[in-house]
Amino acid sequence: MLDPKHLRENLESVEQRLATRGGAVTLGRFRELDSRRRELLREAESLKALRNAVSEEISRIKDKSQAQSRIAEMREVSARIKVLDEELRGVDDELQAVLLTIPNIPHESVPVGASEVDNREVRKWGEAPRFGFSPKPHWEVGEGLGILDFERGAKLTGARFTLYRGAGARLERALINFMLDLHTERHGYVETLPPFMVNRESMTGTGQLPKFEEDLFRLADTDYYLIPTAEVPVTNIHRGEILKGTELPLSYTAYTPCFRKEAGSYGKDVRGLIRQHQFNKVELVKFAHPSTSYDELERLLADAEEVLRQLGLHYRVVELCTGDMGFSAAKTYDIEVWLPAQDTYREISSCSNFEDFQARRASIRFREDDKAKPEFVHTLNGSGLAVGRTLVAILENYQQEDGTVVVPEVLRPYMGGCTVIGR
RNA sequence: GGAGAGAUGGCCGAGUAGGUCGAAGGCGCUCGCCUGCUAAGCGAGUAUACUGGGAAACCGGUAUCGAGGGUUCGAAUCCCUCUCUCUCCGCCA
Repeated sequence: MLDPKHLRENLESVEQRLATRGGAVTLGRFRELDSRRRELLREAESLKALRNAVSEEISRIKDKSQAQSRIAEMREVSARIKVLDEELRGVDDELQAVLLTIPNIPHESVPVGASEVDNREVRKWGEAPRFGFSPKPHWEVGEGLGILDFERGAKLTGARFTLYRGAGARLERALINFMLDLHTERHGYVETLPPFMVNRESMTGTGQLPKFEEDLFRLADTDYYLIPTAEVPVTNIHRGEILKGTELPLSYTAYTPCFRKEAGSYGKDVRGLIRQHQFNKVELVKFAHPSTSYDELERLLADAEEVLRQLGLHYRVVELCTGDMGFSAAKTYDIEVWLPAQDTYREISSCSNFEDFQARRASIRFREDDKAKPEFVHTLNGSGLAVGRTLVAILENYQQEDGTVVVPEVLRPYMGGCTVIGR
């Protein structure tokens, strides 16, 4: 959510900057509601001030029969207040609804562009492996080794669900443990294991609701939703809290499964593990001081990149343009891993600074020192990494001509010493 | 799932025959005094949001005693609904 005061005072310039995201954003409705709200507020509050004063007067009168005329007067004032308060509530609700659907303002460093073709490549690391044969896509490698079973996944649940078996299941688990250990032991994150379902307030706090309900799985008999990313529960850990300035930045990591409807992606990535309704992810989340949040973004990005470096997987980092960024983000880097069978890079992590956009929605603040007024923190998060897609990258990049897959060295301790996955 | 108890400021904790309660008291914290140092002691201060005025310091108004609604001139106090916590029973990994 944007700061209503800032919005009020900079309506045109905000409108222009939001327009760079593509899609029309008109803030006229905001202006109407905002000024109506303040009108109503002024009138209702001055009547309440009157009522409070007179009520106090009445309380001092011993003989209540002497107060009858004042009481009658106040009865009418109260009735008027009730009408004003009702209208105010309606205006407030609509204003809130409008504010919740306005996306974040892109940071000034973000390249302006319409779609992913305008994203800017920041750097590349490593090299694409060379094969003396034609590399197979991961679904063929995985099925060939009997470690990925797409048909049974579909039987158990439906399309976009997969059954992992044997070394496949073990490899997924090894990746989760490897990532968590790296981030907690080397990068200083606190490990958390949050609920995989959250309530509406949490989804609103990070920006999934109210605008993106159709992307979420919702439980039929409660107001609980399956999390689409650990960002939601972990960022909401401090919802409604005032943190100490000295304890910032707070860095958390969490492994969770993620559940997404992937509505609107029909026909996209229908084969293999790339786009599933349920997938595993290790997430990195930071609560940062506003003055250093962009430094923290670079660090968080480096922490996510380190996973791929240790695994020896070639990747590149791109800076998303205004038109390709998510609703809540002020700036986003994507890490894209090389997939040889598709001859392309695929997103494996998305690292963003949300500035105070989520913090304002979720009311996450800090105090510079004991005397200072609370300010909103900046929240950041990034995948560190998407586990299923990392497994995809390993199967494709480490495959051998005989269909076996070499286990990257850093994972071997997590795989019981296994060096090659064979049949 | 059944029965009962509770939810007050950073924390603890008063306050229920409605009015002088944004709320006693204590702890903590901040500043000052005192003190050879520390402790103790003394004094003052110590919520948040919205809103009006002001360049600002700041001053005023309104709201907030789990959340929402109701009764009333007036509600932390009365009524209703919901949420959460705790205890006991049942069930269960």
